[in-house]
Amino acid sequence: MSKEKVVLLDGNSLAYRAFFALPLLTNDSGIHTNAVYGFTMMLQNILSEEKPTHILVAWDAGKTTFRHATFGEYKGGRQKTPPELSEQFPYLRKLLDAYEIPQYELDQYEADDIIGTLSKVGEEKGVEVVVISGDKDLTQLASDTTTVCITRKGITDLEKYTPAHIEEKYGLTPEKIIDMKGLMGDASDNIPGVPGVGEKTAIKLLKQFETVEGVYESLDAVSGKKLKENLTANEDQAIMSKKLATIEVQAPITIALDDLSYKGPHEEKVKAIFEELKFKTLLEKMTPQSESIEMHETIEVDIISDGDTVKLADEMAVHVEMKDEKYLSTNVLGVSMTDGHTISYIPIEVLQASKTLTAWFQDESKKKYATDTKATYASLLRYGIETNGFEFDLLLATYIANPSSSYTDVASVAKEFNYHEVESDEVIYGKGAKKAVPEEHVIAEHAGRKVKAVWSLKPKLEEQLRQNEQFDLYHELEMPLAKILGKMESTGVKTDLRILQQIGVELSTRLSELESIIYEMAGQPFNINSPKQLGEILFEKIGLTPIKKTKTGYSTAADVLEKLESEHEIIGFILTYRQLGKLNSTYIEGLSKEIHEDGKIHTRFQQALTQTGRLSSINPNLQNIPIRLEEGRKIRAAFVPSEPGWMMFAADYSQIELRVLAHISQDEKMIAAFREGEDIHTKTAMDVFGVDKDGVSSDMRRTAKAVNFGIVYGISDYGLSQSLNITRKEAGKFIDTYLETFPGVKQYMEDIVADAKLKGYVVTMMNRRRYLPDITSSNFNLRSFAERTAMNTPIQGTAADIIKKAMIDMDARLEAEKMEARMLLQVHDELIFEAPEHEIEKLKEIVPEVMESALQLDVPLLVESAFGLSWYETK
DNA sequence: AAACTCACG
DNA sequence: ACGTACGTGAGTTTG
Repeated sequence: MSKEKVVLLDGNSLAYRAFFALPLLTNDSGIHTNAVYGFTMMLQNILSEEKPTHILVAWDAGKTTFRHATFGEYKGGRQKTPPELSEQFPYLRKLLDAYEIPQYELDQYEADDIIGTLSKVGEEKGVEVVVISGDKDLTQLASDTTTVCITRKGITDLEKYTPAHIEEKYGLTPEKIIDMKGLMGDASDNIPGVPGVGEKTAIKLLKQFETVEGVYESLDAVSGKKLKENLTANEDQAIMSKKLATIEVQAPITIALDDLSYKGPHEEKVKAIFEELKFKTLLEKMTPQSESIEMHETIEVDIISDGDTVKLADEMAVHVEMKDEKYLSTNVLGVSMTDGHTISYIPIEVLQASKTLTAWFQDESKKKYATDTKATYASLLRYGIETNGFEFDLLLATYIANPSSSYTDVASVAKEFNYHEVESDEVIYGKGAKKAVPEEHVIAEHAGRKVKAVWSLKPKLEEQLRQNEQFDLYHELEMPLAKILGKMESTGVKTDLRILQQIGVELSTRLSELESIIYEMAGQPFNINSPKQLGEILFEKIGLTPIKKTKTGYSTAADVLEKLESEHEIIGFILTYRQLGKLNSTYIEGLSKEIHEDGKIHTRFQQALTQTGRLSSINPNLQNIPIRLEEGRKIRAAFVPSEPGWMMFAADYSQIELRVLAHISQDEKMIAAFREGEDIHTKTAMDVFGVDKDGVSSDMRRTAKAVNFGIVYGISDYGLSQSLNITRKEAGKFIDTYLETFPGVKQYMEDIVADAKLKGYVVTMMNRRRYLPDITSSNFNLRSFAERTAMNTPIQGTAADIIKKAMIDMDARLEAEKMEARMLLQVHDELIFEAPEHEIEKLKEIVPEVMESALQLDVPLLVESAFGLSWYETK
């Protein structure tokens, strides 16, 4: 008990203090943040200085307290809380929740009384208590066990009031502070006291007479005529003032010290709030990755020189150690393994040379607990080592448990689960230019700590996944997919550099022609790629009317320029220049750099990144190769089969998201439309505009299509008005009509938002979760965004679930059919393959079949496929 | 490093 | 009244 330390904070007082101490800061979203920022600084300071085992933030309850019964004007005349501060209280509460610091308020009582009562409890138990406030009244609570800290100027500077310090400062004992207040009053609380008595006089009187009552018992002995008069005339007021200043130490609180135990912040949540409020410096401080974490336990890692001596078990945690995350090109340093007892580190050459080890890795029945299945599989494959039998994946387990968890390395995840025995990669390898591979024993220990972490975190994560009914999603969908994606990445896509270069030459020629024309029209050369310079030319020199502004100046985005196209002929040239410039830099130059020695591009699919369950593609991104405009689409001609006599084959789901919506919402009309195999946008136009098929104009279909998109995104009238270039009112009308036409959809939208508010998260059909903390935010923007996300995520996420399932089924089917065809890419709703020409007929049959039956919905899934000599030709 | 722009589903 | 469509990655300019 004696080791415990309780810190009690006066929430309102500290918030006020922070608010007035700092200038009125506003972040990008227009929220004032100075009080939250200051409070956070204080809090961090207190946590690191005091290292409390228990902590509480007490809040004032409401407008009236029991003190108002005594004195109606208590705290009267005080200025209303500035709205700029009021709006920050919800964030403070959220912040404290994220720190997992308990908060408490009690009707009719002030924070002081809660703190007073708890400090007395602490005193009785002999526990060390630290009280923190900006209000000197609290100093009356100081005792041998209770220290009261009052903010001095600034925000982190605290003055510590112990009984000794109070004695030194006032010559009084702490409990006399009340008497002092009784006599001198307190302007800020509107406590009257005795006129003419200030701090000096009050102290003098109390030194002589001990208490307020003592003063009145011996009034005659008081020196000074005027003082005596004032005292006499204000006796009742003095007694009342003392009462008002007295902190209640027996408030009927319903919490106990045990409820205040503090285990540290929930780092992820704190980070999320810092991000939300744009606390950049605090965010950076949160990841003190360049600072070495204190390792509590020493571990022993055997560095293996003969692979056949490693003690192998049927289940082991394994980790492939590399100096960065680019496992498709970076060399493997070594592999660490543990069976829960001994830890080994095997340099890659040793692993490669050991038949025993490579056989163990290949053996499906030897279960591997990996930090990252896909990286393990693909990296070892580069050394000719095949890995099978993955049974646990730290990265995927963490991601499925919460897709917003940012997995940077093993240490970051481990920390989330209160496991601190592993260093961050940045500490070991450094960052930026200083990045380097340290000595082998350092790597061995680092990699060893990682497998140890995996071993001990596995039960916790699996338990959580089971509890949330997500184990199947994780174990039967994401885990098998990881290996398949590893295979796809390793296979890569053959890219014809000559085709890229040929397009590049054409582009360069046209770009320099456009450049001359634009300079000519502008009357001067300038950097067309600089929005700043372009804005100056268009809106100042030429004098066009700016339509939209950005944070830093005029917007020159394509949709803005398109509206100006008829105003000046330069606009058209600029738009073309931009379009071709993008193609040249991102796709010609960018992709050319990514072609490996094998003539292929090996993208990496991020499987644990998106908030919805989709994959993403990096280094390079092969999920955004141009298609919409013909000039860009030609880039696809560079993606070709890797073997002579082979072809490219592509298959995509038609309208998968709307089909998912029809199924989830159970909207009868929409289900019927899909069952009848109608063109959904035309059908929507028929229903919304009340015309028959022949009555649907192309404009009506275009509108219906935009509304359908809007519905999937979580509709808003503003968004639709932007995409259709119509007024918000008109857009709103379309939405209303649409929702009347599809009442099931309307119901779904309402239900999903309500459900998200209730539970705090939404799920996909396969139980993928996305937490939406902002859905209850008082900030309109944040809340609206969360609401749209709630509507969109189950749709986009279920579509992602479906194609992932299709990929697993497809991989199995190709294997079962003993086909040579290889799956190469996934682009959200399509799969791209390469195959020998003689297998194309078979693919045309089985790919749609497998994809369409990946998941049974109440509407059919439809897949369209095509093939050709390049990706360009698969249309 | 952040802002802006634009490529994809 | 608020101000945005949902989900990504990458290149260029600029402070």
